[in-house]
Amino acid sequence: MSQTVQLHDRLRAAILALDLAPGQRLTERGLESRFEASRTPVRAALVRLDSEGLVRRDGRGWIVSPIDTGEIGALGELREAVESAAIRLSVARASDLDIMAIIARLDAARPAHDEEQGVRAGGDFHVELAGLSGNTFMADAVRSAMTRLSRTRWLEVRTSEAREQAWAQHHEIIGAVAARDADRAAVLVVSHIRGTNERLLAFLDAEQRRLRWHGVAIVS
Amino acid sequence: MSQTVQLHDRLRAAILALDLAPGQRLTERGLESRFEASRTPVRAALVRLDSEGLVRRDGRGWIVSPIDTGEIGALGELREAVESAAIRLSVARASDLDIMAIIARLDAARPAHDEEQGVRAGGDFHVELAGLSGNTFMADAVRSAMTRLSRTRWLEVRTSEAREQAWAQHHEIIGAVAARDADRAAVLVVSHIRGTNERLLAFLDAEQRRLRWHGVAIVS
DNA sequence: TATACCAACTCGGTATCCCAAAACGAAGGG
DNA sequence: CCCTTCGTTTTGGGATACCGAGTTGGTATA
Repeated sequence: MSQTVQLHDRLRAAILALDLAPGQRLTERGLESRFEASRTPVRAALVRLDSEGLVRRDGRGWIVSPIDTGEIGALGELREAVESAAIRLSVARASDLDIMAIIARLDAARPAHDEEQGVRAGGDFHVELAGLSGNTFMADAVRSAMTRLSRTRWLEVRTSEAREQAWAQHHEIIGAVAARDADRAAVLVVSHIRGTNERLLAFLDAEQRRLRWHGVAIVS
Repeated sequence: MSQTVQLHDRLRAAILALDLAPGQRLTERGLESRFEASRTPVRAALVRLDSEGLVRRDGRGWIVSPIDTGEIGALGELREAVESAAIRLSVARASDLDIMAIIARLDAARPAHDEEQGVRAGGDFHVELAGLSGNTFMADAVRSAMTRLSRTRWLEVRTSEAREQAWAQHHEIIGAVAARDADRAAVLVVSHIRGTNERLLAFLDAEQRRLRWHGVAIVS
């Protein structure tokens, strides 16, 4: 695997794991030495991460994208629009086999032991669900939104009850798809997204001070 | 302006104007000499264009993204979902002033003399309309979709009647927003998008042979 | 004539060098 | 003590040299 791709993945992982704090300044030469690669792949990785919204330009330099509550709200609105449309297409188009496969994966990930698994499982579920529509742009839009959200989404799945609830709602949603009930599936997915996002923003508001204390930049 | 940005714009323009044919192979060194820049900015521009979908990797090399009818259909579906949701938000949130500004721009661009202006005006209108929602992700999604579509959209606005009709429908849509009629606005925008896309795909099907003759790669 | 082999070339990936501009910091003046 | 100023350092942008993999075209041999 090329250094550029490797570096992109490692940087991405470091950002999503909050090893690189939101708002933190990045220098190409600093990353060069931290990841032991030369500037060329570092720069390529930064450009890619920029297009993913995980990193952004700050004047001449680079920063890890701050966590932006306005952005989280906007992403929720986008997800409602895209995912509800995608699920209607899925109900009309997806094969029983593909639906079963998602249910199987959901059951296999049943436990959702910790926060990280919860975040991963949730993200994967929504992307796969959108993928059922057969529309890659919708799936990509959802994947992109989940990526941008994943730095904060662990807040929402901290308790095992929250993870249980998310899992149950996911099951309900895919169940409605399996039953070919488009209206119900769309209503469920919208209310799931809205509820999740509202709780997320509430948690973020509550934890704001503590997170800022740890050097996490949060803007509105 | 930096060479990277300049090169990105020039390459993008060349691709959208079909100066670089869809499917054509690109080499970094070829672009380097064609645009009289060194490989560093060429590479950066290619990476950005890759994330915009105008260029893609082909094995180890690069090609101009082929025109993909399946992609066009999928983009239409995404636009229906995003733009109808955005317009509902716009009806609820946009100020009269901002709405007036769009109407003014629409009137200023009234003539839409030629195909290129028609494509530009249409794209701008839809992006600005989505921007009224205040949700930048929705506006970005629409912008990205319009970019990917713009290489073929001239097919749809070749006749002055088609440009007139598009202009009239745009006026009707923004009128419904101004009247704060969300349902009507959503219905109008969806039927506008669907009609436009269907005509576009029909034209593309009809012109397929001629375009292929000119070296344009069209896949399904 | 057909095929196997090899040399030259092309290409993207990487490392590194230079440059101008911006950021930083120390010293000096108010 | 604060603010300005000027020189040093750092930084991103760009150019280029080198590498190894892959392709091509030609040649020599069977």
